[in-house]
Amino acid sequence: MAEIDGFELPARKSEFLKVVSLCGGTMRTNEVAHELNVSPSTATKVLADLAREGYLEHTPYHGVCLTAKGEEYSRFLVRRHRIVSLALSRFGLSPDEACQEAKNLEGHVSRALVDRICASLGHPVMSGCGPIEHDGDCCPCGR
Amino acid sequence: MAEIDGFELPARKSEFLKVVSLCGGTMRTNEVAHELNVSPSTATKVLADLAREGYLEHTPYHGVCLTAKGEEYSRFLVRRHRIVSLALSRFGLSPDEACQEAKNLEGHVSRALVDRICASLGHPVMSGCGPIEHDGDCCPCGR
DNA sequence: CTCAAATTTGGTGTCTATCCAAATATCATG
DNA sequence: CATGATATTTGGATAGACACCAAATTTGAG
Repeated sequence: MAEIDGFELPARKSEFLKVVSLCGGTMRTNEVAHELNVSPSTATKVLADLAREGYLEHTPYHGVCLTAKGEEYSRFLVRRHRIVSLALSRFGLSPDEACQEAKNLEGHVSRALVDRICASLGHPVMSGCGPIEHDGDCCPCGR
Repeated sequence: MAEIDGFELPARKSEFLKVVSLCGGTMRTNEVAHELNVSPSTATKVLADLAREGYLEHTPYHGVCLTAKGEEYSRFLVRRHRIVSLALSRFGLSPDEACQEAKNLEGHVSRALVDRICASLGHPVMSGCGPIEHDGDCCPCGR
């Protein structure tokens, strides 16, 4: 059902979804705006978009929360970030540096590449940015 | 003089410059268009842009050639591609796979990161995509 | 000199990303 | 419950990236 290839959303939009996920799955527009340093109106529009696309449920004037689709996709986004970050740390970057550089890159890393790196690293359970989740859908490359 | 940070040009525009470089530094509009699968008018516009920005010299109706600035920058672009590709091959990707995935990514990899990876790999001289150049400006991280 | 091929121009369109000002809604409190 | 401060949304705008088409122009071979 997944079929995630990693490019379903533009990089920037993905960041919005990831923030919602990392902040617990439920957020107010203003929180998102502050977290991502954009104006509230920008946040409204992007969140409304993500809702229209089925990743979030949006209750106007109250906030958003992840849908099942949004949860699944943000699990991928978080895992991608952490795998990329971990991969970069293999080249000598500190956790902070790796995390920072990963933010530039991750939006352009395919799901297939994430899986390959993940497998190559032996399906690690921890990254400098937090734990790495593995489940059937998320990491079909063999656990 | 360089001060290349890797984000001087949008990813796609960089591809045009890289193609010119890899094809010998001199090209006709149609060659570029075919190489990158865009219409001739698109190629004209992008090449004119790169000329306006000082990377190419454009003789209308005749073609483009790299300027000194364009040569320097495309040296970086080619090196970035090869370093990224080599880095990916470290995770088990074949040369072709690495090259392909590198194309998605490289436009979002900072110069600083290229240098870090390059150093971490021991300033390699060869990648699956061809030789890796090192010179003072290109790889100031210590040869 | 003429005409086909190459190139450029000018006009459009889509998508991403963002902002501001104005309108609207919510909610705590008096 | 009325109201105002705060949060949110709307509507309108801008800007950059990327790309196309049709029409005009230029080049160069014959």
